[in-house]
Amino acid sequence: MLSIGAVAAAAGVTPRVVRYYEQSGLLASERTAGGQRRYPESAIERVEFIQHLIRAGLTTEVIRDQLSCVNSRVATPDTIEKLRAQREHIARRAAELNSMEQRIADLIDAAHDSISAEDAASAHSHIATRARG
Amino acid sequence: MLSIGAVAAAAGVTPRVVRYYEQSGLLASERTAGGQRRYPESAIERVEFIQHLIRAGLTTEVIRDQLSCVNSRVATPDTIEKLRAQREHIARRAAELNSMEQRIADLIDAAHDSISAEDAASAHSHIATRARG
DNA sequence: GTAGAACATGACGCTAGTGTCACGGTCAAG
DNA sequence: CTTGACCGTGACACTAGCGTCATGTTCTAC
Repeated sequence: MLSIGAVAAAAGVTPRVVRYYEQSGLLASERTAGGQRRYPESAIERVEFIQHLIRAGLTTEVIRDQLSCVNSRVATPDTIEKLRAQREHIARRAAELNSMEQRIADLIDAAHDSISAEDAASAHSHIATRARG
Repeated sequence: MLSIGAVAAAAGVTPRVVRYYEQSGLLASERTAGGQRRYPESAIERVEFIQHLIRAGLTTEVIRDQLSCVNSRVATPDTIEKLRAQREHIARRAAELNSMEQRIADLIDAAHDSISAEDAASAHSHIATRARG
């Protein structure tokens, strides 16, 4: 059994985040006699999964519903419909991000050009240097 | 020149949000003699762009730097490096989203199977019905 | 059994955003 | 020149998803 610090470190978050997830009903924990949280290994992946979903723009409330279905291994048609909606939501976000990436790539190109125009030799070498990093 | 209400409506936000962006230094406006904000058509796209960047996980502070560079049409190597970092950030988010979409798709399939196993005939027809919606 | 790291709980702050209220000024139509 | 919709500033409250601090308890290793 893992401590909250171990789970948090492995998942790349702070203990605060793990407690917040528990408080939000996304994550359960056992307790020691002294009241400290203990988790199975699987909690690490679960925290990472939740993080991804949150970054995808889903709220903890929405995630709670989905995870409870995954936990209980019981899915109603309603749940499936929700999952489907979330999938669309995520797909839209992904499309937005791809478009943003393209726009930023264009900005980089434009900036690159403007620098080349201003100060071709030195700036260009700067860019070349940083482009590898 | 557009009023704040026109820009907000076209960008799918409230005037409050537009003012908030101006207050955050993300958006400039001209003023009428009476002090009301007037915007060029391009402000609509700009507000949408800012919205996308915020949803991509960038802070207003970070966005402000980038946009100021875009505005002034002057880019330092440092700015380019930041843009590049942001692009990577966004690309990572996009990759996460794609992975999430796949996982949710798997959940949908799994849920579909579990329902089929539980109550093949009726539940299956439910899913088929909703799948078209 | 004691030091000190880690943990528990609770509270407050932050950002991005929404809503709302106040109170007054502006703009465009008539 | 009035009417009414819209806009201005400012303020306050609330949300999610955390960071951070305060204060006290538990765990672990020596």
